[in-house]
Amino acid sequence: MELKDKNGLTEAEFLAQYDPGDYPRPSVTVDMMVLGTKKDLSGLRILLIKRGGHPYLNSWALPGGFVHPDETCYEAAKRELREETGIKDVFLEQVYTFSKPDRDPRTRVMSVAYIALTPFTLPVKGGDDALEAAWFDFEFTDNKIHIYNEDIGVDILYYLSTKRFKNGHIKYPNLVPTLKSKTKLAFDHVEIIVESMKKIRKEIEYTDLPFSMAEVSFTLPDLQVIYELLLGHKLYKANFRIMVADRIEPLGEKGKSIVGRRMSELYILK
Amino acid sequence: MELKDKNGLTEAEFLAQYDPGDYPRPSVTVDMMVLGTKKDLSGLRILLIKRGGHPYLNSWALPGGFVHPDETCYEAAKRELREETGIKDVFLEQVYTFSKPDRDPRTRVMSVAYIALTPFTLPVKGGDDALEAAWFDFEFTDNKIHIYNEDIGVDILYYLSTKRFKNGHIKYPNLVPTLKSKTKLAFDHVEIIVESMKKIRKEIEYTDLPFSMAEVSFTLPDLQVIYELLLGHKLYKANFRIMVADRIEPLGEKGKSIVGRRMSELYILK
DNA sequence: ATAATAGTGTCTATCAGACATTATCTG
DNA sequence: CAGATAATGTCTGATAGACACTATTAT
Repeated sequence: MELKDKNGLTEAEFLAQYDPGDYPRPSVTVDMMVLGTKKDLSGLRILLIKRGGHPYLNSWALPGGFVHPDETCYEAAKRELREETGIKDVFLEQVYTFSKPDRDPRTRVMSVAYIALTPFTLPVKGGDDALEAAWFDFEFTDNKIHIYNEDIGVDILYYLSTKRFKNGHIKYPNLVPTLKSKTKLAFDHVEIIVESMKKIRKEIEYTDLPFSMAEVSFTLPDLQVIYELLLGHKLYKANFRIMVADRIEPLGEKGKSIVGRRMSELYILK
Repeated sequence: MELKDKNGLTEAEFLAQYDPGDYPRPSVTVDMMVLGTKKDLSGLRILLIKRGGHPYLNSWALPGGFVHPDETCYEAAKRELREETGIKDVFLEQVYTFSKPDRDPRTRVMSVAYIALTPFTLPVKGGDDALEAAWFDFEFTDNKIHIYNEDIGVDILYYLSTKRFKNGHIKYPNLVPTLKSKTKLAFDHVEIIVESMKKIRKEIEYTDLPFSMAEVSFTLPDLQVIYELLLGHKLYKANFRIMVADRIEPLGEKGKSIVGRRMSELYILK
């Protein structure tokens, strides 16, 4: 017994004759905030791509690209990351979908933002003709976002202020960036960074997210520094170890930690 | 000094000649999980719409609709909600963007999911020709999702199980629904419900989200019940009051609480 | 040897969970 | 007046924050 709609069509018949029509449809891209660390774990780094065409010609932007017709946004983010940087098996998490109609001056483009966390500061595919990519030092505090690379002479600075917005009849605070440097990021990519960092700091409390910036086996001094970098403040060693104790497993082996000078017990995530 | 790209065009020239081309673009919709409460606060209710056409003809679905070319997803959700139910000033929060290529059999449709929380179980625009809407009793526990309305003889049940997935080299648990009733929800709307409820329960810890299901002024016994409904478990009165103490302000007036039989102090959210 | 740091012990303030008690209202 | 419930008091165990101390090792 097949269901028929008001035109007397079965589902198969309906789908065969279905015409998507020409409602205006948006383009959909994914953009990734890719975070790594400096080799000595003395700071965070963010991966940016220099734009080779209008709009925002010569500005730096988050890596990203169009979602293909046969893939999910997650798969698109994974593919783009592989194509642009060569990394696989990276931690990838959806953050938010940005949809202001004028966020891209060319045409309507929505962007699904992702966080990507990598254990290594991987070598960047430089010199690739259209595509110039580079890692930048990245500082995110309560007051500012600072993105800079002295080698290529780029310095991008935004101040952050907290404003209160209404949603229904409840109010909530939100971070608003204001450009303070000559150079700026392309599109609304600062906002993507703000949302992504907010999400990271919230999720650290109840997920294993910082482990994805450590190697598979790691020492506790190194892991602690990664936590501190993501959180933006120091932790007490003893407290930190109590906190992660039930999530880690000792390998029974020692290794050199990046951050210290002595050998230290190696662990893996349970 | 205007920047020119590799074709010698300025940004204005580039935009004037820009052709979005015919890359296949997805349709983008918003879908809302609209939650209210029963009049006596004895349970949660969810608003569903009966589908009048293929696919999923006669199935119940979350309310939603296409994002127009001149509006953000948030604005689309607000508009759809107003059009379909008449409510304004509702709490609306983006949850997740669902993008499986085959999630809609007609054509590629991505959906940006929203949570909508309302203080009232508003009267539903029934009888509107194509659109039949109704409130359903809604139970969401660790083991199951139960959506039912005895008046119209609909009973939808999913079991929930926890599975572990990998993201990069870290693992995380996730809830997976399995259909247990004859009737099912349209599209991937169960998954939208699962993600939305997960988000609500997480956000209760650090936001004022439950206040958006109370009237502007409310009694503490009522507010506590709303918290309990959203969390899915009971709270101790004294502890609850300590928890919300610094977020509320007494009106200096008493009112009848819905849930109790006595008068109780009225409060507003700070 | 010594400076640095890996690793552990422990004190304290705070907070969530759990009951208990008192005050007040409604039928 | 009696039963219900609004409102508050307080005990306990767990936990985060803070600091101190010991053990080990690279130079």
